[in-house]
Parts: sequence; structure tokens; C-alpha cells
Amino acid sequence: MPRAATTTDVFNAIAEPRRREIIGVLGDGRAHAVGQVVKTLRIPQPAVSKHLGVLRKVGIVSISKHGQRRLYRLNAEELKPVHDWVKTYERFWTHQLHRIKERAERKAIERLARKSRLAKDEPNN
Amino acid sequence: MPRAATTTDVFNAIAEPRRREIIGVLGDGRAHAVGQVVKTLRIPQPAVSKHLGVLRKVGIVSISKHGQRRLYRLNAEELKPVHDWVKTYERFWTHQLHRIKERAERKAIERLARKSRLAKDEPNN
DNA sequence: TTGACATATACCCATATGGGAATATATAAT
DNA sequence: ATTATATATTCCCATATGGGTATATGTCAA
Repeated sequence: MPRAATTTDVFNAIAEPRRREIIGVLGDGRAHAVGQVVKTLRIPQPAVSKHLGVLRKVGIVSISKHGQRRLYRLNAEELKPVHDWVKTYERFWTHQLHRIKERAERKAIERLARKSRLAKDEPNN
Repeated sequence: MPRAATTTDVFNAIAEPRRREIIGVLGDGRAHAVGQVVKTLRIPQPAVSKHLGVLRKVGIVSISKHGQRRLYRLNAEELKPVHDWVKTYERFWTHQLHRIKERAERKAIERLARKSRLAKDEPNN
């Protein structure tokens, strides 16, 4: 099986650095025309259109026509799942003290666990 | 050019749902043997080993040998870049009021911008 | 109508992928 | 030494990719 499509979910969509850059440009909350993004990021127009297409399929951006331009607007709420997911691990890098404490606890638990888990009467597989 | 390798950076590594699940299992901060992850997630062992390999190359997990097992431990700090990046957009979904206010401002600004930007003397491309 | 501008699409291509199955490697147990 | 256990590695394969270039589509201007 190949890798999941970039349009599968937000996680896949934002894996592309250039797509994150584009999101960054749209990050001011305003609508931007494709040409603006092209000029700002200096990425070939077809590439920008394609990336915006991916972001659109996932729902991260939405279009509106204005004359011959297509204005893309960020739908930042779609990024919330990523935020929620990674937030779970926030505690690991905030609060030095808390981290050190956790590390100590972890090790203590492991010392005990190892003794019982590695005993021959409790195989792992 | 093909898609960037999954081992390129954290964003690519966590694009895989199963890798996120594995991270979830290791999320208790303790070290887990491959077999434990296999049993918990019911994913074929070779798959687990491969995914752990990816996570390891990116630095999200680290190994330690204990007998015939390899114990994998989460290096959650490596997820911080993702957190930092997505945190930038947090304001878009927190605080209903703030969001509504922003939306209003945005629209007002756009109304003005459109008038001048779309005027023929200011082309976009 | 004709031409300029803005954006999207269609092709072509090299490449990394994740899954499955089989097998290799390493360590422990008997 | 032989066997069992735990994990990694190797192959094979179908497929989505992102870049580049060229072109189609759509809209405005003269």
C-alpha cells in the first residue's frame, strides 16, 4: 500500500513544508489571491495552485471568486485536530521541574517493572 | 520530485496514523518492547518495527536493549516543533467572541481592500 | 474580436511509500 | 547443540507524490 494521500487528512496535508508556508501566508486571516502567494513565496504558480488544491480538499482553505482571481481564505479551525493531538504531549517539554520529576518516576517504575516483566514466567510475545 | 521521506522531519513522520497510535502507546513515558506495542495495537510485528524505525530516525523515540527485547521510549520533546507551529493558529478556534470579532474585522478590511486591490491600476500578477 | 492576465489542468517522471510474506539475526532456554 | 522467542531486514508491488513544462480555461481590457 502506498502512503496515504495528502488529501486524506490534515496531518498528511501539512506534512509538506511548502503547504505550511502557504498556510503561513494565509495566516493573517485575510483572503489572498493565488498570485499574491506566488509573489510572496516565489513558488511557481502551478505548484501553488496544486498545493492550494490539496489544502482545499482537506478543508484547510476555501475559495471565493472575484473577477479573474480566486481568493483563498484560511480555515484555521481545521488545524485544531493537530493541536489537540500534540497538546497531549505538551507536558513533556513544559516545566523543567515537572519534566525532571516525571523522568525520575518513570525510571523508578521501570526498575520495578523490569524485575517482574523480564522474569521468565512473564514472556512478552 | 517524490514526496519527502517520512524520515525527513517530524511533520512527515506523524502523518502516518499508525505512527501516531504507536506514539500514543509510548505516551505514558515508559519504555515499551516491540511486542507490547504489537499486542496493544494489533499491528503485524514487521510493520511496528518499521514504523518505530521511522520514528527513531526522526528522533521521536530512542532504543535500549534489554535481553532480547528492544525497549522504545518516547522522546516527546521532538514533537514541540509541531506544537509550536500549530499554536500560531490557536487563536482561530479559542474564544468564540474573539473569533467573531476577528471575523468581522477581516470582512471590513477586505471590503476596503477589494475596492483598491481590484482596481485596474493594481494588478495582481 | 483580439489580446493580456490569472489560474487551473494535464502530462511526464523519479522516487518513497506501507503492507505482506518470508527470512535473517540475536538472545534466551532446555 | 537445539529450540523457542523477540525483533529487524529483505523483497515485491501498487500507488500517490511534487516538480517542471506546456497548455487549457476563464475573465477582463481595448
